[in-house]
Amino acid sequence: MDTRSAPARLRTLTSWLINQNSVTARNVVADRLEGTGTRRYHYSMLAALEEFGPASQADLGRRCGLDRSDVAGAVADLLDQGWVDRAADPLDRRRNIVRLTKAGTKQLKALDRVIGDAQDALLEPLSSAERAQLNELLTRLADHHA
Amino acid sequence: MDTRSAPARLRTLTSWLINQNSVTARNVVADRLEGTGTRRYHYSMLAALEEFGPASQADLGRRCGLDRSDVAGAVADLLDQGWVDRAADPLDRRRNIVRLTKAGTKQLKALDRVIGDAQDALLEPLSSAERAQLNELLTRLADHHA
DNA sequence: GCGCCAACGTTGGTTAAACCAACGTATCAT
DNA sequence: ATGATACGTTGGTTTAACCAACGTTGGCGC
Repeated sequence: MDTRSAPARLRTLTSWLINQNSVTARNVVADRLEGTGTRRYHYSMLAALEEFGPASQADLGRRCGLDRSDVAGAVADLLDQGWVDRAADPLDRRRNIVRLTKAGTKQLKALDRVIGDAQDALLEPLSSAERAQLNELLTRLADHHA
Repeated sequence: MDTRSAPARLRTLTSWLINQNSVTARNVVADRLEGTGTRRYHYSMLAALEEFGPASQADLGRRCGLDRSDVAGAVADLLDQGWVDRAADPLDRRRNIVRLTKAGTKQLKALDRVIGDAQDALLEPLSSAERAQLNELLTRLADHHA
């Protein structure tokens, strides 16, 4: 679509602008993830595991903002690919402990590059100062509505 | 979710921040539209009709970034509510000309207030200068990917 | 110990947005 | 004239976000 021909009422509406950019951000990222065997939420979970270490599925969900039920499916995908392993928590048998494998760590590093490229494509028209500014404003908003 | 406990890899990712804020923006707007008989895309279409005058469904779709098929359903909704009327274009009988009614104009004005309130709620933590800045950056991005 | 509530993982959904394919009708270009 | 294109419509698919219910397990009051 040509967003420049949209009504001014929409073009000046922050919620609309955010939604438009959300669609393109998702497309840009999804395009580059194509063929990697991962989706956005897989990357989120691998990142959480790398940063915080082994975690239960419920914790993973809380960290990444995903529903428990969606985490269950995503973990199954990651198991299939061999990027995580899973074991019952001996201290709490309700929990599954999900842990990054060597292959998972390697995959995460590869994905970091892919996702980084996507950011560059998305943010191409902005200077690095402007990118920082945009990130700061969006972070403030996200934290406020957390 | 508490976005503050998300992995730093995600928290510093513009595409992730945009998506997070997109979810809250949609929720904030949808909450306030609840009970008005309209959804976001209805507002977009009413706005386009008010700004550019009567238009074909295909034009409406292009203006608002909606698929032809989705416009068809949305126009039916607006007809039901009496906010638009529709007639065959005498100059091109493939086209339906959709036109805002008096009631539609009134509804649009009411929605302007509702949507405005939603923006205030969404942007609460930002000063008006920061809001302008955010809008400017997002507009540049949206135009670039148009 | 027993009973109750809460958390966990899982299954099987729903909703909304974005999108696509195909059809019949009408228009345009050449 | 005829082939390509545009229009509106129907009937889908896909993805993200979310919800309800279930059996299992753990924590806690009593």
